[in-house]
Amino acid sequence: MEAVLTEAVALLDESGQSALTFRALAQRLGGGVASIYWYVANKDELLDRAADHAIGAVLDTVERQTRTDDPIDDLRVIAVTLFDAIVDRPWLASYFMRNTDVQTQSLHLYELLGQQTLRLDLTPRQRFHAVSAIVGVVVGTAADMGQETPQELLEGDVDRDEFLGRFADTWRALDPEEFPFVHEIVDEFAGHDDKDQFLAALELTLAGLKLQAGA
Amino acid sequence: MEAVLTEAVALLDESGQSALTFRALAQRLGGGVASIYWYVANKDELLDRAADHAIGAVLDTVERQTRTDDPIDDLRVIAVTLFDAIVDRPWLASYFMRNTDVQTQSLHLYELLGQQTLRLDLTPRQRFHAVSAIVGVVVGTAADMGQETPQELLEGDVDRDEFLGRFADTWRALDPEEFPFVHEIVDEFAGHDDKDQFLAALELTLAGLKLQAGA
DNA sequence: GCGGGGAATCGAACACTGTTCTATCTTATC
DNA sequence: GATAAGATAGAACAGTGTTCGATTCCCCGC
Repeated sequence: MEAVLTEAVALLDESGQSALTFRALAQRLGGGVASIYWYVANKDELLDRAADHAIGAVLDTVERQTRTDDPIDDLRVIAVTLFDAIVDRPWLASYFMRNTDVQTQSLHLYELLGQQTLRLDLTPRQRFHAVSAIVGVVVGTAADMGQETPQELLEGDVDRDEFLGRFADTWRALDPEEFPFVHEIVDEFAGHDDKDQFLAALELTLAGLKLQAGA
Repeated sequence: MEAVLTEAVALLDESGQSALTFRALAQRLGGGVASIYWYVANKDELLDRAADHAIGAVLDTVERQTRTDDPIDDLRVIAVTLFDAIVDRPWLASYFMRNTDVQTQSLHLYELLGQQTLRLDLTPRQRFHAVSAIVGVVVGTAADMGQETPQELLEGDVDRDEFLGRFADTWRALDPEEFPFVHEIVDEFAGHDDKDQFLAALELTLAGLKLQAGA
């Protein structure tokens, strides 16, 4: 079981989501295809478990970080750590917190996130919504960024700046009257850093939360 | 081309993402499988175009709504309209704004969103980040909600409350010492409305944005 | 009227996927 | 040593996206 999961994660890390097939995994484990089905009911469960396995590392990192006296700061640290993990492993986005019956590590992370809101002056409902919002921002933006990697980038045929530049060029060719906003931000887009973009989005949510908690 | 797209969307609406196969689509169009490849290079492009086709309706709705004098209010209206569309068609989440070369409607919607930020006192970079954040919240939460529909709900074998209740029960069985937050919010979770959850998340981001714009 | 040539169509095949069936080993307990 | 459960594996099945080559359609210049 343990070996199945670690090997599955390794396969995902090396060649992406499409590389994780039962046959490839079986070959790596030096066994047959059907053996995997003894540990796991279907591919969805395999991914659920693999994702939770990977979240374990995130949880370790987060727990090792000392708690500050500001819950908002702690929320930020956890969110950023999770974000980094998803950027490294884009497949995490689709399977994080999908089935907490199986994903105990993820549930722990969710709990840890929520515990920070217990230190804020909020109603239970506000706490629930706050954590959902933060998870949404992290997973949403990370997923968006992970999928924008269209093979060419992975193989190194073309670098990121050129990839962004191609889109920027077609955007610049648009009618400025009709697309004033696109023209306003095209330069920002062309040289943008994904992490900055995420941090800005997170900061907006945290600012709103701080306001709500009356701090 | 037009027929291919409308029929593809119809198929997706009726039976979900897994029902859109080239063979099923061909049969519906009364033609052969390979004919579709004359209009579209591969399945990804088919989904890209189908998504953009569906976004067209969103764009119409949004443009018909009268602009208020508060850009934040307008941002909210657009965000909510897009959210509702994605809840209706969960497959939109994965393909929205994935390739603006092909998705002209989506680009228009993006522009419309951005134009509201032009009325706020922000730097170009802040505007870019603001729109990314809002899109992230909408797509992120909508995607999360759309995927939690695990067949049983679609077929009506079990209703939503029971589905949530099952998770709530396993959560309640957890150790309260170790999971104080989960216990704090489990009742909220059991009876929660997805739309409220989204609106709360959106409001946090908008509040942060309002603060940033100094309004 | 008549080719000619691109636009459009289609069926059959290919390589690959998740999943299941059935038969076989392995191991520990009585 | 027999029995039953834990664990493994090969072969087959149904279904997928995609490609190939041949075929039809239809319009335009001669």
